[in-house]
Amino acid sequence: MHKDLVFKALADPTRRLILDELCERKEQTLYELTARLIMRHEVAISRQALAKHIDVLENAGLVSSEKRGKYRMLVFNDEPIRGVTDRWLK
Amino acid sequence: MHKDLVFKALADPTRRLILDELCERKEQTLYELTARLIMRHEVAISRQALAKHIDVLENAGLVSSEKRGKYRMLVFNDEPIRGVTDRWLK
DNA sequence: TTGACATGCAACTCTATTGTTGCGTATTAT
DNA sequence: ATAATACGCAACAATAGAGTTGCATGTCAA
Repeated sequence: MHKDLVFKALADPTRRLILDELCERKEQTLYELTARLIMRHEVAISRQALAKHIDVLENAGLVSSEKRGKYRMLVFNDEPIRGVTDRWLK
Repeated sequence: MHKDLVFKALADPTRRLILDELCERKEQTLYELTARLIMRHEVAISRQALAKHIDVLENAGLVSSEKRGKYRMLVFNDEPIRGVTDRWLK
């Protein structure tokens, strides 16, 4: 769980929106997420692009996914974020 | 003080090292900083590349610089970092 | 004033990142 | 079985990011 991946994952605004959305509704499929991002946050993006972002978030440990039938359920995990900035705060 | 700039600034490992160094010794010139990064952290980088990183950090509000004669004094500022991850932590 | 020093600026690579398109695969409902 | 659904994979284009090199500018000491 390298911090480098966490910081890189957080660097993109779309990925932060994804975290916002998954933080609010813990479990969503990729399709749900895509729809909600477009509707609620006016993000113009393809499902494939979203899938790439999910991969980045998953590599960083911020999202875990589980295959259920034809759906891919996405779950948010806040653990990697906890205390990442502590080194600079006394 | 857009959060986007803060996250982008933190995305690079060299910039995080710069913050580590400036967090420890609050005031340094660009030359000092370059020397210390090379010596203590084994960062192989040119002064010009460092200057670019400093610009990024300064745009994010994480570093402020003041020109004193021929030196550019660098000062770390932790304010933009405080609470950036709160939105995802309940 | 002259030279050394610290920094600024601009052009140029090189690579990573982001996004798209097109097609393929697996699952589910009819 | 077949069609619709949800997703995976690979190739490609466009852009941004990081780093280098070379030269210019401003400051200070001798």
